[in-house]
Amino acid sequence: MSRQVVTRFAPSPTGMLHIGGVRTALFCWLFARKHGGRFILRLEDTDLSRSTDDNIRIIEEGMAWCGLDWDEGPVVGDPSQWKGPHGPYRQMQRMDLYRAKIQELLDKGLAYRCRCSRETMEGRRKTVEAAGKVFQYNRGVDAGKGCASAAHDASQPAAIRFRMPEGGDIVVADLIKGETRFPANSLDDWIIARTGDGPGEIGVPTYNFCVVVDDTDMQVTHVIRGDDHLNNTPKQIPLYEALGSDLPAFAHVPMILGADGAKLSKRHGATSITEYQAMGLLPSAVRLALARLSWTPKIDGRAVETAEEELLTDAQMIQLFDLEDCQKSAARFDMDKLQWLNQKLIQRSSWQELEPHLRPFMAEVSKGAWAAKPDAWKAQAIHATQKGKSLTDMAEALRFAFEGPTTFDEKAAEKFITPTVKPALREVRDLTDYSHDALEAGFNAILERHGLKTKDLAQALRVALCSKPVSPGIFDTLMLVGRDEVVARLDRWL
RNA sequence: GGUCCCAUCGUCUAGCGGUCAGGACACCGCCCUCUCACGGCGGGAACAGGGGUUCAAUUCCCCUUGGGACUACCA
Repeated sequence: MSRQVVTRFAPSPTGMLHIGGVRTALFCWLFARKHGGRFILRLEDTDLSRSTDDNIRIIEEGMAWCGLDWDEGPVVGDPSQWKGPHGPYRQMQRMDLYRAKIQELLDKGLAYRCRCSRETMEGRRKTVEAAGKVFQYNRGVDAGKGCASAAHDASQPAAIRFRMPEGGDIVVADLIKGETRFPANSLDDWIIARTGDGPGEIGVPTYNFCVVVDDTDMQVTHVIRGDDHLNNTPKQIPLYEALGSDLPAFAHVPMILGADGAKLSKRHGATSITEYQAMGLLPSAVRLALARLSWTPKIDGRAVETAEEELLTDAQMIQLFDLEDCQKSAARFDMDKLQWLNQKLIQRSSWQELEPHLRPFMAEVSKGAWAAKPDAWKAQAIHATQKGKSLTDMAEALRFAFEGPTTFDEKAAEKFITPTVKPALREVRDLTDYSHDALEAGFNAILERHGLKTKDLAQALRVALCSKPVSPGIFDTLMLVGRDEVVARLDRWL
């Protein structure tokens, strides 16, 4: 009986939730959901200068917006609370555990105190480099210079180093990258705890140590993380062994690059998840786009082929997700594809599904008037604009329903509101039945009477009602503006 | 410098020795059309280079080149 699958996402709360982080979290989430396991959110907040409660909230809200719910982790908005049996889930609150583990290693002789000062280290480093070698603490040219063999009592403040194996290879059996071997001699005894405040005291433990202790303590079975951590893994593996813990499975997912192939950064535009939210993208589209970077879903062993198959629902993604179908190489972020997915997902959503997402954008465009509109009206408004690429496009396309024209597209007005159509416009003004069918019938009758084409009257109406010759279908436009307002707006021209 | 990872159309990718190298997005053209869109149809577009192995390499091995990560008392 194998253990229940447990994955975790462990970001540092340093200011924003990066899109690359979201993708890693998404893979962890998909994997856990697929295997009926648990997904943990853990905050690596040992960088005191940058970790704030605000930054933690940004992560929690970003994750929540993306629909990446965690089974264990912090409780949103309350630093003293958490859910799950292995808390707390903020590293700064887990210091006692770390110190206990370090003491254990110290007692077993698997770690030792290091009192080498920055100055002596620098000196030794220079000697080694002058000899054309790579500086490795207490290894190679530096062998015997470190504290490992010295009498390391606790009479002075000291950092703690982990005793790494020498000789042979450390192999990482990675679920994505395959088997990778690192010569043990290319590594050295690394610091697991910074210099303590006083003699015998254990300082703040370092990242590579905390992850291992936490993953072990939280019973994480699958460590799915960015491949920038692949090189950290051979340092961590001997630590698992020293701690007497089973090794989790590792899966290092490739990075996400900007469109130019460089590491995704601010200059590529949006890197923070909140920016995607602000762009009017559906969280489901963001999830799909991110998942499809470096992952090719296979249906019965065959990669998805048609556009139809590309549009996976969450349920399908969860069912199909497999680390074996993940790419080893980094992928460039494709904004066009995201927007296409967004458009398709908008098209196939019901108005009820769309409305909550559209609401914040409409609140702004309608200056608060949206909320008060009846459902039937909202449904029509959404249907009329559901071809848009984004929620912001939809909101923008509906602006005419809330705001009468203040300025007009002069050229369009001149072109479409001609003396020959004005009499027809007058008759449109006089229409009273604003049901779709009645409008269509009345409209056609007017066209016939005046010998006009649909285009002539529709475009004239668009300019008169919306100030520009672009709007949803003409009957939708009339209905959404409403009879009273149509009359008012037309009167300016008649 | 050392260790490690990566490499098919512009982009995301399929391919796991023999394929006309397939698809999606983007792009271009045509059609549809009350505007903008949507939609439909069609088109151009790739195996980084060099050596091996093999009857046969996009596919396996090596080198080069080009990206990238780690190499901190950051995470």
